[in-house]
Amino acid sequence: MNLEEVARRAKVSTATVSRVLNQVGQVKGTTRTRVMKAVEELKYRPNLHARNLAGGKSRSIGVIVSNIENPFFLDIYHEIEANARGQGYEVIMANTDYSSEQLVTSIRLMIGRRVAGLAAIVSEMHPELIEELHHYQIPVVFYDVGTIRKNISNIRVNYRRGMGKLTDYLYSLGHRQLGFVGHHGLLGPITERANAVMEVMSRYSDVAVHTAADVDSFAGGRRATQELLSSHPEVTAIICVNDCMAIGAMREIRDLGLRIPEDVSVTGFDNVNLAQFCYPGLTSVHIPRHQVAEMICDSLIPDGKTQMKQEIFIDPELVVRESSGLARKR
Amino acid sequence: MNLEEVARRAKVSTATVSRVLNQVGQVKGTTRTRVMKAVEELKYRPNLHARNLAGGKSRSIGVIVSNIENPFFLDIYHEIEANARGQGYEVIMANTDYSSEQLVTSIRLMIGRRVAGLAAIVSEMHPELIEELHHYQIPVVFYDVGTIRKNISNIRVNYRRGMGKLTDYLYSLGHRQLGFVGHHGLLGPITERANAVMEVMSRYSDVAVHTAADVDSFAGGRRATQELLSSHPEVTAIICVNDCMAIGAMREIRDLGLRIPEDVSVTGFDNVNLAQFCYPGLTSVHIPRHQVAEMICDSLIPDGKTQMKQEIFIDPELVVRESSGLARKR
DNA sequence: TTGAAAGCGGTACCAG
DNA sequence: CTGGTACCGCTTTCAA
Repeated sequence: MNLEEVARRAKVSTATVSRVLNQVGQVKGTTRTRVMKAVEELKYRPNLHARNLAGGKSRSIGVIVSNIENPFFLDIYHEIEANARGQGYEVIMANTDYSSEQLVTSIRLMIGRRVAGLAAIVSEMHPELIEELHHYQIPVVFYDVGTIRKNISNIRVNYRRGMGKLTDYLYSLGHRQLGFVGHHGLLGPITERANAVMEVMSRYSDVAVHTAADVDSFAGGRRATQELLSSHPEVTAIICVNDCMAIGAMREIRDLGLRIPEDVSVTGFDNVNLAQFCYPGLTSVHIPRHQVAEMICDSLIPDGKTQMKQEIFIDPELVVRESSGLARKR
Repeated sequence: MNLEEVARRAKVSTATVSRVLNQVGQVKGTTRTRVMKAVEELKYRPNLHARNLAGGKSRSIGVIVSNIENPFFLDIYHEIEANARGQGYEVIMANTDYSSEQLVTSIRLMIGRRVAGLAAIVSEMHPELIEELHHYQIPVVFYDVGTIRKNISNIRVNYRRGMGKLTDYLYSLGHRQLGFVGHHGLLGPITERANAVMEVMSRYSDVAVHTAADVDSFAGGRRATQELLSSHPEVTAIICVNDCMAIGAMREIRDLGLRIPEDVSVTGFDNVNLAQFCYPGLTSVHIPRHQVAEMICDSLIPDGKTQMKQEIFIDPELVVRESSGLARKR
């Protein structure tokens, strides 16, 4: 069932069928209906590979995330999908599970598909991969990875500010023994977020920060917290690198028989949808996902208007909920 | 940058380059390395559209889910992805957001891509779409939708048994005034799960069930619960159609100043990963996701072995956690 | 072991 | 308004 069969049945040429299907050029009404009828009867569905090959362009954008189980990535993906669909583009998602090899595979896959643009919401990016994308003239937007080059836009969250707001807030509540729960975002645990916390905390001379890290998941957050609290029971507040880890942290704290926030305060980052539904509600830092998705789509989908803003900074807002409170007395 | 350029640079024909890249046929060692070198230098990445078109087959399977924000769908998707990758297939995901039109669009997209197989984890499926899939000889696996035909496998959860275990358990705890929180799974709120509950509950003459429904999300679960409890404050246990709605229900109950499970018990369904991390831990019914994904991949990916089991039933297990307890006294 | 060439299923330009 | 046809980039016989 291909164009030719449809053409034969409608007694026209393949060119005409193509015109009808793509709604381009002028086609007589009666011919059009004849073609439509044949399409209908044959249940003809164009082969998208052939279409892409012949057409050259791709009307689909790729989104690569490092961990789709983390609600934040999902939220972002979802927003991008909605936005892109509105502009007639479809979204192809790939998940790397924080694996370098998977990242390479996924990027090659996107290049192989000749996507119109690529959003990389991942925690690392080898220069050679960037080179490769650039070589294929694929517009790219990075979130959280720090590389600026031609054809590449960047969306950066001002972690310093975000973490700053968070730590100032905790400090004002009397917390002096802090814990930081991070995750192995590949290539060593030193992520931008962790750096930001450390940097911010160094402002206070009477504060101590103890850290622990595990994989980016509920279970990982739980394990890291267990490790942290067993070696540093004096900690009164735990700052988690993201909401996902924080959920796991809260579970562990309760299992230890401690109360939140009376005994230990917990904070997240990203302010995912779930943060307001868990119990207690999670104090977090809001990243405007809708806006992020919009920026991504704007710089990836050519529409004559705004395009390729080189770099965008996001200044995240603190959202206080019930998971944080006054530091407990010694 | 196409095959021809690589061929020219390596001073061979495109056929030879193709052989090297696909590791088929016999190629002399020196020729092979020459080709590889050219590929490397040119950063050549084959156009997958052309490859699929020429090759005919597709090595990718499609997964359509109705709501990717529901952790259950995500878990399933993730499992399928892992399994498929292991067999050299890639997974293409599409999300319908419970929209009929999106479902049609997504299926057409999958057909257009000529996927090797399709898994539909959705709540509805028009006969004409099934016809269409069948017409294109695409193997299909349905989860939760009840249609049996050639080329179509079915994975069905025995809701009657699952809900039966749940209700028997609640009954034994003294609950007589029950609430059921469902969601509009399109085409009217009468889903298979809801039917199962009603049917099971009708066994007890001294039990009353009140229902409410909203969209499938945390927020939806919350709204439905609000509606339910305001009109039926006598309810002592709320059975939610899935864990996602249950999380929302728990949030609403606490906001009303009620305790879980002392004042109201809550149960979910699916036993998603999150169920053990929320607070209190959610009593649920476990669906073996790993097994489901395995079945899906087995019947979609041809490997000579098992194939196209027509229908599979899953008998889900009750998982009791802290969100359920004895019914409160009047 | 290698090359030439015929498709795969469309699109789009050029005539008519 | 419609048809013929040259590609798009790759795979796969068939010969050499």
